[in-house]
Amino acid sequence: MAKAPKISASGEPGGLIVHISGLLPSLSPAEQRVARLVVADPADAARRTITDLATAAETSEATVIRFCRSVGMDGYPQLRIRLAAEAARRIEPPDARVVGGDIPPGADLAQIIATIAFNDARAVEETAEQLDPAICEQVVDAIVGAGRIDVYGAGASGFVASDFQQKLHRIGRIAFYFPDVHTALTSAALLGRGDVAVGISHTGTTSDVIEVLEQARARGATTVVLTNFPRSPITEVADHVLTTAARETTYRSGAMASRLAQLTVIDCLFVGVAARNRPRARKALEVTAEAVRSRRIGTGRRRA
Amino acid sequence: MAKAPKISASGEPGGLIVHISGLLPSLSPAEQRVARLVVADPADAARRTITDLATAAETSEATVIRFCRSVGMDGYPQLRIRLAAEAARRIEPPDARVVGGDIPPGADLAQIIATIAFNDARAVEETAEQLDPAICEQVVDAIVGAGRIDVYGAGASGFVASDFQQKLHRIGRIAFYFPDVHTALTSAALLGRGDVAVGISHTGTTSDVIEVLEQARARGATTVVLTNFPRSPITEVADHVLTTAARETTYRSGAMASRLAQLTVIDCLFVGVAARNRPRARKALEVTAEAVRSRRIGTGRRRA
DNA sequence: CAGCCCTTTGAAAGTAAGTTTCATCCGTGG
DNA sequence: CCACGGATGAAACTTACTTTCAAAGGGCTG
Repeated sequence: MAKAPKISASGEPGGLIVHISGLLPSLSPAEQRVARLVVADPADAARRTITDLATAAETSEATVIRFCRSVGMDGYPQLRIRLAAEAARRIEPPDARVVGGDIPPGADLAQIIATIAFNDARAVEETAEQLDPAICEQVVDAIVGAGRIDVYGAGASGFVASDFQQKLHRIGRIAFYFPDVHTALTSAALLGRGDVAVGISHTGTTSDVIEVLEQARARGATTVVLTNFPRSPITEVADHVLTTAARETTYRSGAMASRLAQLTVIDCLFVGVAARNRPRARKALEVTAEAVRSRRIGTGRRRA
Repeated sequence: MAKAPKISASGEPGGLIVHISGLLPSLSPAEQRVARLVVADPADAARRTITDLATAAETSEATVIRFCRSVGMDGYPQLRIRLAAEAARRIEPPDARVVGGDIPPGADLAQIIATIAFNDARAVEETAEQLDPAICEQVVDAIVGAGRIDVYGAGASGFVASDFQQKLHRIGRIAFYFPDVHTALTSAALLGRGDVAVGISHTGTTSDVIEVLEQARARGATTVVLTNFPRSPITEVADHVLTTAARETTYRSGAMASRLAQLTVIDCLFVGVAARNRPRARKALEVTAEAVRSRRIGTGRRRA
């Protein structure tokens, strides 16, 4: 393997575990088995010797080493150290809660609520931790300087895309969102240098969004991608890649935690953009808020 | 050395570092040199190999091993792991987080990210804490038993409403969402006993949503409200009131944390409903996921 | 559909790290 | 002055980690 992309070589700002789970789908089967063991119990993995871990993952030591390299470590000892550090930092999970796991069949509503909230909150926190401010800055720069911003997303990510469009619009940026691929493609074809195209896809494999970004990029627009998987196909058409850190579980196919994580990133970008021109953005927000005031009853004052 | 003191063999409750500095005077000179290095910079020591550390302490590997045993470790790798964990624990976040407050004008992106994530995560957690499982249960009952579910929401809450509709739809419930008041009113007029109308409004003052719920209620439908303010006007037309716990701040007029809180509640309801008929819901989710598979490229694995 | 190429994988060889053994050194007390 | 015992490092040894390589599988192309 001559290429060894080594995503985020030096430091994953936030969590190594988070980083690994993001990379998980891009790993080979045998490496995935190792990754799952590591993610499931980092502290335990740190205690094991490489041979031990290899056996537990039903593979060879060589594969474990390959796994280490795949996630950006130099070798096994380094991984061990990092895992130990990581495990120590995180507060041991309140055991009642199913961390990143599925919701048990017999769960009552209170348990469901606790589990969901826990995972949602985690997704938000971990996403923020691993978010690279430098990349955000670049994206903010691009958006601030853009003549026009197109936001693309399908399915659940479509809501997020739409939300971002609306936010940008509210602070006076020219932004569009298209629920329909054809219209989106048409729009992308009209983008040019200096414009920005933002593509949102949790899995990073949504061909519609990829195609549209491809088109946008071909026209000279700056492309920004928001995905959970740093090595997914969509990142190939991206100038800037922002990642979320949600670990969806079986029942959560409805993409629950991922939306929240995506929204958090969107919020950061939004505030970043707004902060660049504070008075104007604030004014715009006030004006737009005023515009919907007539649609509110009770003049805003809360009733006793 | 037949005796091998092995102080506190199994576990030093508090800090390993503290433990070592306590033992320091009782160690032999060469071991003391090692100990001093370790105490001075545990993280650095954890990174070194035994040979490296021995050299740095101007002694031999054998002495380092002796030192490990003296402080109760089995060997050097174990010491390394423990040191890494220890070091990680003591470096705690600087916490320049602005709790619930506005984002300071001069804030850099890293601060912005930390602040937003913190507030978002809090909103999610606090919402879950104050969410009443009993009321959720009633709402779930109503939805499970409903012939039809209408979800209403305007502006930012509209996204959430739409998201809920889509989720319910995906597990085979008959649900609708209308971006437009007129259509919504029409639909509400067609609801009847046993049907459910869900209204989402952060402020609880959105007259459009209130009117629609009023209409729905008049027709005999069960009305559910999701708002941040338990005494806002909208609650007057509600059979069941669910509340979020988001504290929006000035700049966050774009309704940032509130959306996340709302989504969390929606997720809870969704899972609650899905859990009532697990096999069918799971099947439905699988089928719908399959339906969009053709729109995904790659099998998720690695890049081209 | 055969053949090629690329990827993945584990066995085995090779290297480095960690551990044990043992001889030496040095200070102490008889 | 010699015997003794702890402290120490060199070297032998063991285990852990890393690299290499060949085989097997899978998919793409002609």
